Amino acid sequence: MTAVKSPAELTELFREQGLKVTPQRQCIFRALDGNLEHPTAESIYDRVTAEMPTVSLRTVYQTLNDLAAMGEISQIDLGTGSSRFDPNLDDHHHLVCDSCGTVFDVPGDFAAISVPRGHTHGFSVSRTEIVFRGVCADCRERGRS
Amino acid sequence: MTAVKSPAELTELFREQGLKVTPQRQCIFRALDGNLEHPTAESIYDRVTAEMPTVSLRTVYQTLNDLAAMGEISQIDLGTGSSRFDPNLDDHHHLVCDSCGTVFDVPGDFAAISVPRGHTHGFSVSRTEIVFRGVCADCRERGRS
DNA sequence: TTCTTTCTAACAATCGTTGCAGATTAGCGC
DNA sequence: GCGCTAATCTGCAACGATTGTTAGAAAGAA
Repeated sequence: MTAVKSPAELTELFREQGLKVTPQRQCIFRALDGNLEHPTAESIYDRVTAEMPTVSLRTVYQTLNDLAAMGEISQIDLGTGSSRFDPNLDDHHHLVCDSCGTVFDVPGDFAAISVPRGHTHGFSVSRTEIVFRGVCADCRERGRS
Repeated sequence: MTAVKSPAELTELFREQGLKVTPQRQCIFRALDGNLEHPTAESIYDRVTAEMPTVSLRTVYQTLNDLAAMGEISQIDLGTGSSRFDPNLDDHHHLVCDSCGTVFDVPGDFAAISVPRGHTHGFSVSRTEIVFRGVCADCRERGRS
C-alpha cells in the first residue's frame, strides 16, 4: 500500500524543493500521516487547530495544494460539495454514500476498462476514475427504522 | 438514443405533476431540446436570456433541479467547478479534458464492473460512474505549438 | 372573470475556495 | 548566534456557484 510519505520524508522533500518547513506544515504532515479517511481541507484544519489553534484555514489549503501539485496526495471531487484529499496513492476507486457522503476505497486497477474505439475524440486519456454510488449499511439501517 | 423529452412532452409531464407551465419553463425546455453538450446552469441561462432577457438565473436552477428530480435530465459533477445537466439519459460515461473542461459522452454500459468482493462495506450500489480524464485533441494541438 | 396556488424576480446569504497585504519567520551566509 | 531576504503565515475580503426569502405576478381551475 502506497500511503502518503511520513512527516519526516515530506519534510525532506519540501526542503529539496526549496520550500520552507514550518511548524504549521509539519503539523499538517502529521494530520495526513496514516489518515485512512478522505479528509476535506476543513477536517484537516480541525485536526491541525486542535494542536496549533492559530493556524489559518488558508494555510491548510495552501499546503494541501502544494502536496497535491507534488503528487504526494491526490485531490478528488466526488460531488459532495468540497474537494477531498486522498493520502492513498494506490491505484484505486471510490464508493460514495448518496445519503451521508461517506467515502470508501475500492482497490483494483480495472485495467481492462478503456474508451471504446470510435469514441476517443482524439483524447489521450491519462486517468480513469470509477465512482460507485449507493447507500451505505448504516444509512440503510437508519432509513428502515 | 434516449434524449430529453420534447418541449411538448415535458409540458404535458409538468401539468400531470400539478406543476405550472410558464413561458420561462417552456423556454428552458426548448434550450434543452436536442442539446448535445453538457450544459451548466449558466449556459442554459445564456440561451434562455437571449430569448427572454428577464428570466432570472434562480428560475433556471429551479427548473433544472425539478427536471433532475423527475429523472428527465441527470445532474453530473465532473469536478469542473459547476454542475452540469445532461439531457442524454442513455447509460453512458464521460470523457473530460483536464485542460479546457470539454466533456464528451462515452457510450457503453460496462456492466461487468462491480465492487470487488470484500470491499462492498455493506453498500447497495445503485450507479457506477466512469470518468476518463485526459487532454483533448484541440488542447494537445494548442499545447504543442 | 375571479380566486387560489404556484411561480418568478430580485436580492441577500451561504459555502468552499482563493487573492491580497502586511506581519512573521525559516534557512542561508557570516 | 546574528542578521538578511525571500518565503510563508494570518486575517480578511473577494469570488463563483448555488440556494433561501419574499413580495408581486401569473397559471389554471371554477
